Amino acid sequence: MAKNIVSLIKANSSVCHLAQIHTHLIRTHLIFDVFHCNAMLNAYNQVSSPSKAFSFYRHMRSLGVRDNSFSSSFVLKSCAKIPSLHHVQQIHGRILQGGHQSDSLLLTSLMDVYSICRDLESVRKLFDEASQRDTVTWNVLISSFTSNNRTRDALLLFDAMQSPEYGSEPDDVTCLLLLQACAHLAALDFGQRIHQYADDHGFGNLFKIRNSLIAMYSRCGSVDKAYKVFDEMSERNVVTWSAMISGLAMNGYGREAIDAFIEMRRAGVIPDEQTFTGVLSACSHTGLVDEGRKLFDMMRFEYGLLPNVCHCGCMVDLLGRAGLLDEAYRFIVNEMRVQPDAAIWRTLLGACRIHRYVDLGERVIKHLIELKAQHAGDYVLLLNIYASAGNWEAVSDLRRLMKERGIHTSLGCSTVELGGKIHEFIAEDDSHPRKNEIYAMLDEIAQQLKIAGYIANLDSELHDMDDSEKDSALYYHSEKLALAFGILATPPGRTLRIAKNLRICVDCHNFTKVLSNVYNRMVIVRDRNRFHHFKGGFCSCNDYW
DNA sequence: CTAGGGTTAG
Repeated sequence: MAKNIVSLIKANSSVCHLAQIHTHLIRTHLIFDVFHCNAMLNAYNQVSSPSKAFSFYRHMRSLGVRDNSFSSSFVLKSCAKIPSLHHVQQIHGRILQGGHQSDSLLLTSLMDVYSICRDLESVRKLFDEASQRDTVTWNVLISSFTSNNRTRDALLLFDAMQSPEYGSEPDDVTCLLLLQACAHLAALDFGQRIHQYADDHGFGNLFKIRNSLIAMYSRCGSVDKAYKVFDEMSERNVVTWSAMISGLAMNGYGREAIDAFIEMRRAGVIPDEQTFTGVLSACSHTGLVDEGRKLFDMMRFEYGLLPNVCHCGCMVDLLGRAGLLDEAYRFIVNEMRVQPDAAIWRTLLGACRIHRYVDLGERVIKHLIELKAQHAGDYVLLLNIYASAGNWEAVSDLRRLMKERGIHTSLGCSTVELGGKIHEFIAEDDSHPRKNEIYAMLDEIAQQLKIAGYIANLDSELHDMDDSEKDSALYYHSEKLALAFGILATPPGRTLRIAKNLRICVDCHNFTKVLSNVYNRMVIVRDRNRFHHFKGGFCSCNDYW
């Protein structure tokens, strides 16, 4: 009899039936049998009702059912879907009470769920106190760092885990996680190290590693290396092609990205949503309006894919950047089947900045405020629009408003990688051990650039200060510090790679253009949006003027 | 007594 009910639970795929079974279990007192309870927990997870799983767990606990490690394992799974630190702590407590603290699989699940709840301290504590740590334990720790904005620390773990003290071997998953971290930091040297490691250990040819390498090299601004990886592959799946297409697109090779898309179809690989995100963004960065429109239709009518917010964002960017701002606005209001999110409005705001559309910019900000999603960066864009239109009154009004509402712009932060070590610069930062040299170098560079015709663009400094203060504040933008350090610490002619958390400002953009000429350096800056390849006084992007 | 678990490509 009891066996039948378990198979009934397993066979059921609806929350409604499970609720009936729940009632039945109570009536028949079978609910006091942990085996039945665990089957229920598992079933709720499988019909993706994590909250039902958790309330069932609470119910069985309140009845005093003796749960076991299976129960914890099942209910942890549901916690991963609806993160709640409070719930996780309760389960953690039960695991300890039940004496399962040396079940390493249970502990790694627990670490993962703490990480999802953004409680890294607990993750770390569990890790440190674990009786044994295998590669997976390390991977979970690394993953908890990479998914919680601690990418730099994640990279450090690659060496730590291999140290004689621990002696864990990184595996393919470790490499994947670290490649993503490198992509995030634009850490090319470190990425190459991981590449080498993967090749040496026999998993360099896995699809997931190769595909991840393409993305990493692209996001480090090295399309040629990404292409080499791509080219050497004898088989390519949709992820491979999409990674290559996006890589080309984000580095300014829009035409090549579209060609790759055509070649992909010829090779018989079916594009999916993300492929279209890549190829549409290629169109928008390159200003290929007609191609973009055609591809948008192809996606819907030939492949039956529903446009998501990313696709629509690309279309808005495409139209907006091309100066068709009213059409872009109509597209959002009339044609989008999905609810426009903040990113969509923000894209349009960016186009308003490029084309100096003050009125539309103000309307867009209202939409953002409606969504309660206005970031500091949005106000900065609007400030930029006012400033470029010479409306200083509006600039100071908006600045006052920002002050009143307590909107703080986040600090600019740039990173440079040197010999596998990540150097971080924050605006007006003086924490770097070589700060004196760096500031002296920055002085020298500024003098050289002024001779070559660089003039500080004071409009870029949007804080409330007088011109001479502006001059020096601009001076200490994080990317300039990173540039000075790069010039200082690398041999002449070496390409400089910088990753920045915010959008590069017009002044830094000019500064870098002139610098690339005067110092004869390639400079590759990845900002929040895309890459800028500076060479001989020019930049590959057409967003700044 | 039965049952199951950790990280993971664009």
